[in-house]
Amino acid sequence: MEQAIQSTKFKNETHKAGLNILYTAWWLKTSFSQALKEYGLTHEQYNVLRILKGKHPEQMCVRDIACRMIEKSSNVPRIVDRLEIKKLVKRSVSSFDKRETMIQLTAAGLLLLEVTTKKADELFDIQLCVTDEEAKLLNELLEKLRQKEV
Amino acid sequence: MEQAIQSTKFKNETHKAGLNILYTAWWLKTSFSQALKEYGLTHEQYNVLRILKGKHPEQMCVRDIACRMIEKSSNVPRIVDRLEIKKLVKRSVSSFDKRETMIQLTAAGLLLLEVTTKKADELFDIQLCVTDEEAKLLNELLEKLRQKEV
DNA sequence: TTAATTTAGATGTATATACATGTATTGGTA
DNA sequence: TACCAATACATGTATATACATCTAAATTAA
Repeated sequence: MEQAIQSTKFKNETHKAGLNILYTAWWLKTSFSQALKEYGLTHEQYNVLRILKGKHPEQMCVRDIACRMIEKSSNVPRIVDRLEIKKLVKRSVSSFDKRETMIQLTAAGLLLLEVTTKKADELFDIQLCVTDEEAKLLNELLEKLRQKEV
Repeated sequence: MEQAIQSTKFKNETHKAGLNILYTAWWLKTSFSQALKEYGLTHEQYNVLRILKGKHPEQMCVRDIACRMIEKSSNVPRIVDRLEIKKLVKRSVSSFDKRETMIQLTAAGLLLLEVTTKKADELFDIQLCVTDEEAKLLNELLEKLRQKEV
């Protein structure tokens, strides 16, 4: 990381860990986006599809999708716009509550997701060079680090 | 994290770690941006100022700034545009190589950076709840995780 | 039942990200 | 020297992020 951001002096190890997390996330997101590119999907579009898959063939409202996104400030209606243009999802007004827009995967969306999920999972397995045990420790450390979460 | 993204089942610990890193980075970036907001700076604008500080009072060319950014795909000329409008940096053509644009902190930029750096460092110290030892371990794990870096 | 408040999501704006292209300058090569 | 490739950066485009505002529908209160 020192090499990546051309910096060797950090205030302390915690400060360095903060930058390291930001850098690692960027690195991971970049490889991920790269892998999805040949399918014409962005990282965020993939995430929405993946979330929809969790309930498929049931529909989900925009709000439910949003609260499952990793980046909470994602603008889900706009991401859905793009998926709808590509016929990967279908919008409909909820009959239960007319304010809600229900989103459902199309057959094309489901198919594309299956292929890309395989690719994405492979990427995670190949790219992330930690053992199961180390990953567990990493998860614990990250949870502890974020304990002041609001 | 499971609560944050409403998901409890992951393919394996490594997969979970990947999402955990992405989520933690988002969380960190958000608190960071929040803290900078009252100074009218974005996260990225702050980063450029901080990088310039490292060489101050010397100037730096756009390329040198870019390769020190955490997010390598940052569009530095555009970020500099915004800093220049706010009179926090000054652009000039390099006399050494007329293709290069040299960037230098102004007195206002230096002052603002000093105040915001204090805030940012405080945030890191308060927000990141790990000991020095844990941070060290976290750094090692992240470096290992990224060993397939290109 | 009407009015006020809340909620869902669409839409607008500024900035950033990711990447492609354009322009000027430089350095290498015939 | 003249030409060509490479480099530095500016600029254009599509999408995303972060946040504000708007509209319609539902809920609550008067």
